[in-house]
Amino acid sequence: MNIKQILAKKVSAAMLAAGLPEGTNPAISLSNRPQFGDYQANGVMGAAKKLKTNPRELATKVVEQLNLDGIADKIELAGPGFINIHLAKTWLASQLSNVANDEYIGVTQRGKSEADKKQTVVVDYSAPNLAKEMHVGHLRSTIIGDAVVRALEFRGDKVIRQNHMGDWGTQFGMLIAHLSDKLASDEVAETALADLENFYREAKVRFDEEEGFADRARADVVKLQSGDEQCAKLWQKFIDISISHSEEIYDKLNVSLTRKDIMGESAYNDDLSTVIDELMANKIAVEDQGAKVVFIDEMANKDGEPSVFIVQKSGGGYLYATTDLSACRYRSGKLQADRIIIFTDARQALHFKQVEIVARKAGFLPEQVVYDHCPFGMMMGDDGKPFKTRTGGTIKLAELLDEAVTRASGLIKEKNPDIDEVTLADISKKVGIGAVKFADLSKNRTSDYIFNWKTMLSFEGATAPYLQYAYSRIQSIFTKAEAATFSDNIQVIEPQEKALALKLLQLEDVIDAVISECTPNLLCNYLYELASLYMSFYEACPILKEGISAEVKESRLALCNLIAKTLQQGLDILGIDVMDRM
RNA sequence: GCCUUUGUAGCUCAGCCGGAUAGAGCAAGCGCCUCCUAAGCGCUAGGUCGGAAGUUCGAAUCUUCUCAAGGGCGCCA
Repeated sequence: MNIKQILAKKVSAAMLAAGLPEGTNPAISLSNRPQFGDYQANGVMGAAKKLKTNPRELATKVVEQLNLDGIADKIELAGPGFINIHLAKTWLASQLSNVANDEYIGVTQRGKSEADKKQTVVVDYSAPNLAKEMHVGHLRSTIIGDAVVRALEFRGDKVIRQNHMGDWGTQFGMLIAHLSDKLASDEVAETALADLENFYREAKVRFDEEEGFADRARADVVKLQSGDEQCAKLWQKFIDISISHSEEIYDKLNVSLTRKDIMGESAYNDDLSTVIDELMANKIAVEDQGAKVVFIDEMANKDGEPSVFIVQKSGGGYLYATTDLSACRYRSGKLQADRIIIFTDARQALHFKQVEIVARKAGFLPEQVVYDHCPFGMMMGDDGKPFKTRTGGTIKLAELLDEAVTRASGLIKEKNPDIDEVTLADISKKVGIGAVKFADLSKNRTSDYIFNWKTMLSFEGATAPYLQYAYSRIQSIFTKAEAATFSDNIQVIEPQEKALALKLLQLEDVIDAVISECTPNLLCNYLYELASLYMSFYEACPILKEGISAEVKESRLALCNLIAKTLQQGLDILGIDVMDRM
């Protein structure tokens, strides 16, 4: 169910009948003013420009050919060639009833038609560095990626999650050397690694200052990478504990990543030499200053100097470039991906551009496989400079989440003094975590953003609690309505009802935009607007009050039910829970 | 130096593959709880869309230049 597509089809047909060339974009969009109808088709003006004809006359012809019987009750021609479409309330009502009875609330499942095939999509997201604890900077990749993943699944695609964890860098030599000493002095690994941040700091201090430690650390990396059993055991221990730290965060965040989605850097280790061999054999990589590099002419600067991409260090070591090339091959080959999506911060944009070019040249990434690097902005402090705490550190993600839950708890207690502890804890978690996630997800992916406790933990205005509150209000009505029956026969009468009808029928359109652009903020905006329209409806259109006819009451209850379903489903895609009471 | 991202209301941000009078939230001001949860609703105020030129019937959106900030650019990831 996609109004835009339905109208586009109709207008396209009319354009063709009016003599316009095939494939002319009808340019359907939402009208930005009520007097311009619900939707407008702006494509005629662009077409007229190309054909060098009068847009107004052309639009008249198109309108003459346009058949929207039963769908629209008014089609107007305005301005230089706008076609304004006023949808019929009866049509909206019948569409709503269809959607209300649909398991996927009107979102077409992929695979229903040849033009809308089910795809295998590999999504690489979160990817924390296991040497350290997750901090607020890891929030974005994790929750944006997860939202896109769930949107893809809801639409019916096959999604393969890939948590490309940083488990194989040089710093692991230092960490296992330090861990080895701790264990030698009878400390238990779990205790030693309870605070990863401290552990890392201790190891770093020893690496920088302690005689001989740095050499041991370097030796351990070599031993580890050449398969030394003792080092591998220590490494495994470290990784296991560090992963469980991440899992705790995923659990708190309501993120769908599990252990089976982990495909860390180390997993590609055995393939790296093959990658280099192939690049060399195909003369894609060459030796330069002792290292193996690819000169990328496609990315040359103005002076014709190619961009340089190092795939193997002069000492023979591999880099993340090598790993990412190997990952390309694994994902398109073994996982049979139609599309690969990678969420990392914007600093890696150049790197992934290079990876794609080289991988395509080397045949690791067939032409038909889509490769989308989705960058997101940096987190800034209040001063607009890269974010640091007063002490120059980072804020742990766990700390932020706990703070959010605590604050939510305080507010809920204030509003519901008699609430029991179990319910309080449950609601606090849902509200607090939801607020943090929504604050981040509702922002445009690409721009940098200012980290601010206040906006991050706000429960007023365009926030998750607002949406959750809308949902709770609906549930409260159902509780009050008790056994009240409602059919799925929804009437669209009041302007608030019409606005809601239009919004509810736009879900598929929004989901598709989220999927194609990897921008969950569009879904956030949509859900906020839906909730906001509901709040207005709630004020203007009574349901259970005196004097409301059974017919109207049942219709409104059905509308409420559909809104609740949509809110719940939409929030579920964002990984935000709803509750009946708050 | 080269490449790249960003600049919209006091603050945080939408809108950006051209469309009609640039939208929210917060903060400010004014109203609304005998009435389905006031974490709410209604209203007011707030803008040379960083600046300049260009393309166009039409520009926040496209192009060029420019200013400011962030990021990246041969052996970290």
